[in-house]
Amino acid sequence: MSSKRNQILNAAAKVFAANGFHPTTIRDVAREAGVADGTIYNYFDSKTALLFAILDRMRESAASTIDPHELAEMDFRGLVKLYVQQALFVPKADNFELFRVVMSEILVNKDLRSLYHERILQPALLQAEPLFTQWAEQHPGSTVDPALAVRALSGAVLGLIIQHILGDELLAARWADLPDALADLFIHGVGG
Amino acid sequence: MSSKRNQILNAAAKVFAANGFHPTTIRDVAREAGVADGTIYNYFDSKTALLFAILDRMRESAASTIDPHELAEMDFRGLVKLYVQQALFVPKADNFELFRVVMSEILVNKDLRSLYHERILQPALLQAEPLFTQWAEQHPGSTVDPALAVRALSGAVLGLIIQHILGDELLAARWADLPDALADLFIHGVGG
Amino acid sequence: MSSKRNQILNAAAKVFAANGFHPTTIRDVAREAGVADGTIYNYFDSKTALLFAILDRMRESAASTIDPHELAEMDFRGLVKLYVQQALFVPKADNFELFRVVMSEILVNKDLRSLYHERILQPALLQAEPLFTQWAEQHPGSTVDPALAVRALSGAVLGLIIQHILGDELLAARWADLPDALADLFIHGVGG
Amino acid sequence: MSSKRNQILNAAAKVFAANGFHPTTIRDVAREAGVADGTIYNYFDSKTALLFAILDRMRESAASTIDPHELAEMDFRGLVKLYVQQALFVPKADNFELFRVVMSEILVNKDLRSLYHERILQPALLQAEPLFTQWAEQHPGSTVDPALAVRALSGAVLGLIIQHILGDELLAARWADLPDALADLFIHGVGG
DNA sequence: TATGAATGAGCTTTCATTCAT
DNA sequence: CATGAATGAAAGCTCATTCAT
Repeated sequence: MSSKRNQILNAAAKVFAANGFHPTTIRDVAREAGVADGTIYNYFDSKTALLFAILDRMRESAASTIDPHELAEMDFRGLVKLYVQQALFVPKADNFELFRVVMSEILVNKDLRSLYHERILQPALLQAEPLFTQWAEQHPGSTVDPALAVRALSGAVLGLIIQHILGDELLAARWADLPDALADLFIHGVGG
Repeated sequence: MSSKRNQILNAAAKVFAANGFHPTTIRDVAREAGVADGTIYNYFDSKTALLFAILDRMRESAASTIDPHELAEMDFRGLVKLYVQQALFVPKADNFELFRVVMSEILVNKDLRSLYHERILQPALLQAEPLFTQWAEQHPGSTVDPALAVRALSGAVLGLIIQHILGDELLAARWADLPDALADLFIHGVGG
Repeated sequence: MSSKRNQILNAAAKVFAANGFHPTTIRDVAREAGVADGTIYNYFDSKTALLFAILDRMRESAASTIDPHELAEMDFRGLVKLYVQQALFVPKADNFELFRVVMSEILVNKDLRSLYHERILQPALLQAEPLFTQWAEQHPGSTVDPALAVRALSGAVLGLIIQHILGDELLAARWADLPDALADLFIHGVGG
Repeated sequence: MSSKRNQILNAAAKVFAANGFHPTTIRDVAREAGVADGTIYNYFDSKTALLFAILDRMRESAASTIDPHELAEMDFRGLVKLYVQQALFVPKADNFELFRVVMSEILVNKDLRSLYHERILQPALLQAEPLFTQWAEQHPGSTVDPALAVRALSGAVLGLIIQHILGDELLAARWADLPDALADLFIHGVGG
C-alpha cells in the first residue's frame, strides 16, 4: 500500500530533520515508522532514495500551494510578494530543519542536485521569467536583464533562508517583514 | 613547522573539494599531503578540525582581500559592486567546489555553523550596515530598513552562488555580468 | 536465539583464555564462533561486555555446584574441605587459564571488580560467615575473629591459585592434597 | 646517569599506579618524568621493560626491609607475624595501586610472571621453608606438610591483599589486626 | 509482504617506537 | 645524550543492505 510508503516517508522526514541525514540510521527510520528495517527496502531502494522521495514531496507541495485564480488578478508587486512569502514560509514549518538537512545533501550529491535543479528551481524560474520579461517591456527604464533579475530574487530568498539557518537573529525577529521589504527593494531598490 | 600544517591543510582542501568531506578518508588526505596517517593528528585534533581550519583560512582570505584605501574613495554603488564581486569571484577560484563541500557541512554541523556565522557572516554584515544606514539617511525616499537591505544583498549573493552550484547554466554564462546587474538592481530595483 | 549468544560466549572464553583479553581481537572471537564480526555486537555491547558475561557465567556455575542436601549433613571440617575443593578445582578445569585472564582484568577494571566482589566474593563470604561464627561460639578457646578467619581461608584459596598460576611446581604436584591440608591447617594450625 | 633512570622509573610507577599499565602512554611517563618521549628509550628497551624494572625495584625493597639481627632473636610466632606484617603493609604504601597494576600484568605476561616467581616468590618460600620444617620437627603433633603450610600462609597474605583490592570493607577496617590474627590462626587454627 | 538476524567492508584514531638533528 | 616529529599498523565498532523464514 501507498499508506505504508507514506508512513515511512513521514518518519524519515522527521528523523532526518531532527538528526541529519548521515547520523540517522535506517533503524532510526524504521523505529519511528513502526516497521522493521527490512521493510523499508520493500518501498525504497536505498537510504538515499528516501531523500529523493522527500525532495519529490517537497516539489509537490511547493507546486500545489499556489492558486491559479488568485495569480491572475494580481499585480506585479503582489506576485513578487506572494512568491517571497511562499518561499520563505513554507519551509519554515519545521523551522527549516528539513530544508537544512536536504540542502546539505543536495550540495554534495550530484543526482540530488540535478533533481532539485530540474524539478524545483528551474521550473520556478521558467514560470517566473515571462512575468519579468513582460514587466521589463512595460518599464523601458529598467536596465536589468529579466533573467538575472529573477535569479537575483530567488537567490535572495534562498540566501535569506540560509542566513536564518546560520543563526542571524535579526532575520529571525524580522522574518514577517521580509515579503514586503523584499518586494519593495526588488522593485524600487534602496533609492538613489 | 607550520609548513607541514599548511601542507596538510592544502591537501585536505583539495581532496575535500574533489570528493566531499565524508567520502574522503584521513588516508586520502595523508596520501595527498605525502605524510603518514598519524602525522595529521600531530597537527589537527580530528578530521572535523581540518574542516574548521579550512573555514578559518577562508575567513582570513576573505578579510584580507579588500584594500582600505580603495574603499575610502568609492561611492555607494562602487562599494556594493565591489562587495558582490569579491563574494562572487573569490570562492569561484576552484569553481565553488570547496565552498560547496564546506557549506554542506556548515548546514549540518552546529559548531561549524556558529564559526561561520560569528567569524564571517556577522562581521561582514556589521561592517556593511553603517554604510547602508548612512545611505538611507541621505535618501529619505527609501522605505526599506537598512538592516534588511544588507541581508537581502548578502543573501542574494549567497543564493546566486548556490544556484550556480545547482547547475543553472544561464548564471554560469552570465556570471561576469552579475556585479553590475546586482548593483543596479539593488539601488534602483526593476523599476516601477 | 540464546544459542548463538552462548556460541559467541564459549568462543570468547576460549580465545581469551588462550591469548589474553587485550591481545584477542573481536575478529578472533568471531572466527572462533563462526560468525561475522558485526554479529557479536547483536548480542553484546562491547568487547568488555563479553568479559562481563563470562564472569557472570562463572558466578552461575560457582553457585550451582554445591548441593544443599550434602551440606546439611556435613561437619565443620567437611564443609571447609568442600569449600576449598570447589574453589581450587572448579577453575582448574582449563588449568586456570580463563581465571588468570579474567582476574587480570578484574584487577584493572573497576566495574568488573565491583561485579566480582558483589556477585561472587561477598555472597560467598556472607554465606560462610555464620558457620564460622557458630563454630567460634561452640569453641570458646578460639581467639580468632570469625570474620577474619573466613577471609583468611578464602584468601588462602585465592592466593594458592595465584601461586599456582605463577608457576610454583610444588603446588602443581601437590594440588590434590590441598583440600585436606588446608582444612587441617585451618582448624588446628601448625601446632604450638 | 642513573639518576635520570630513576627519575623515569619513579614517574612510570606513579602514572602506572594511577592509570594502569595499558592506559598509560609513554608520553604520560615522559611528561611526568619531565623528559622527552625518546629519552625513555635511552634507558629502557620498551614500555614493558619499565614494568620489569619496577618489579625489580619491588624485589629490592622487599628484600631489604628485613633486618637480620631482629630475625635471629625472634620466636616462630614473631617471625610469622613479621612476615605477614611486611607483606601486608609494604605494598599498602600507595593503597596497593601499584601492586594491583603490576599483578594484573603479571597474570598475563609470561616473562613478568617468571620474573616475579623466580625472584620474589620462590626465594621467599625457600627462605621460609626451613623455619617451618624445623618447627614441624619440634612439634610432632602437626600433621601438615611444611611446604604446603608456607604456601598456605603466603597464599593467605596474597589473597587478603587481593580481597582488599576487590573492595572488601571489613578487611579495610581491620587491616591492622591481620598480622596478629593471621599468626594466631596459622599456629593454632580456629580450634577444634 | 514483513521481519530482523547476519553480514563484513570500512574508517577514525591511538601510540609504541624510531631516528635525524 | 636529548629531543619530538614522523611513522603506520592495528582494532573496535557502525550500519546499509540482504535474505531466509
